[in-house]
Amino acid sequence: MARRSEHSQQEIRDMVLNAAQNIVIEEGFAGLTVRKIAMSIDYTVGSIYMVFENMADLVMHINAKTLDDIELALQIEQNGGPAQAIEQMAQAYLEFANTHYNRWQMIFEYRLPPGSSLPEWYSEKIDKVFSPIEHLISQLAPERSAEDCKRAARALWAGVHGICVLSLNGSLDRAGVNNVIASVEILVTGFLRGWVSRG
Amino acid sequence: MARRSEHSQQEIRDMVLNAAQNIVIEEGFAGLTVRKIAMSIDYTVGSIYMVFENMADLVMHINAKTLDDIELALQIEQNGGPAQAIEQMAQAYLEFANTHYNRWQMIFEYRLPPGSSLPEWYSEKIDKVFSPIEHLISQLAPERSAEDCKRAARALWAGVHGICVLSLNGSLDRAGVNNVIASVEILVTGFLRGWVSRG
DNA sequence: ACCTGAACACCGTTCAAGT
DNA sequence: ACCTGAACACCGTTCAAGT
Repeated sequence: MARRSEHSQQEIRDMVLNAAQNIVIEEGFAGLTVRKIAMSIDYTVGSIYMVFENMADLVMHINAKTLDDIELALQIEQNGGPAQAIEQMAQAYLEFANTHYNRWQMIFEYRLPPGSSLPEWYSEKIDKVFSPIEHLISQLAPERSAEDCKRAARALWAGVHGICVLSLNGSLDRAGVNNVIASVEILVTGFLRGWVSRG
Repeated sequence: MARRSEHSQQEIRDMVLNAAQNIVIEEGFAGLTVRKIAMSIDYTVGSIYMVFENMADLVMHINAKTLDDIELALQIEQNGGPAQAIEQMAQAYLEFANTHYNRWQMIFEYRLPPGSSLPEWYSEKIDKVFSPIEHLISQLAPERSAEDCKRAARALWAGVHGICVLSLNGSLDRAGVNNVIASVEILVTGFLRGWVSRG
């Protein structure tokens, strides 16, 4: 067959990324296969390897898009104090996890092959998601060191994340999302109360 | 070939479980295949399906064993107050996650097929892991309702879990385990300080 | 009755061959 | 140069056939 460049390499890359994302949204990471992607963009399996190194490479780029979307979702307008903003961001994170469950989940589900580590550009995206929270945390306790704030922000966010993980996958509670909202609220307000109080 | 019962069905079941666990320990969930299990116990693939329904069933039983071991690892002797005990348990959980990474990870990595939900006996094991923490949490604030304590315990533990997840898989920080210990400490003491303080 | 192992319907990845 | 599609080395699961 060998059709001649109906699409540029860049176009094919975008088509692959887009098709892959849709499969993840509908069927989750487990449902993502090269053959399905190829079928849905009307190319053959080999073509995917023209524009991505392999599945791992493709997955990283799907996740990158998701991280961008998470960063956007956390950009709430601040109409209260820092504590309230953090609480709102935590709930926004939960809502993102809930409404984009499969994509969100894939970020943490995918294990990179042993020996390799996260690419630099990917780590930077993660930092970008965290930085607004660090900023707010430091506003709440200006007397603490920047490193303390960074640690606190990551500890708290990991905590929020943990609630999302255990709740949404059913390990924490059989109850619905309402309870998860309450759990996030409990953790965040509890932690922040401890954080601002004098040690 | 068809060898005649050298082992009872129960013995084969134990052998499969044991071999599977070792493969998970050494290669992680991704490295676990029926063929490898069969090879290592010197039976053929078909035999595994005599003693387990399918891979999902086998995975649940490996995880059950891990949950039992986590429950044991959290049974620390209490030589301080409840807050200190919770802190110790959190660190014990982190250490378990660190030293039995692949087994621990598999509990949360495995997604049960859509439509089905966790078996009752499995949910009970999860409850059993949580209950000592709930007990300690309620000791710290006896005036709060049992339901509040339960929620607080699960929120906090999910938080601790979140730190373990994001740290050990490298998403939180490139730093070593020392920082994770600090993060757990920050989250737990911060939360507990907020929890005992008057609302 | 216990166990085998070939068969089936899948994977990700590669690469000689076609246009 | 771009793209194909057969081939390779794997998966989980089933089940007729052997002992």
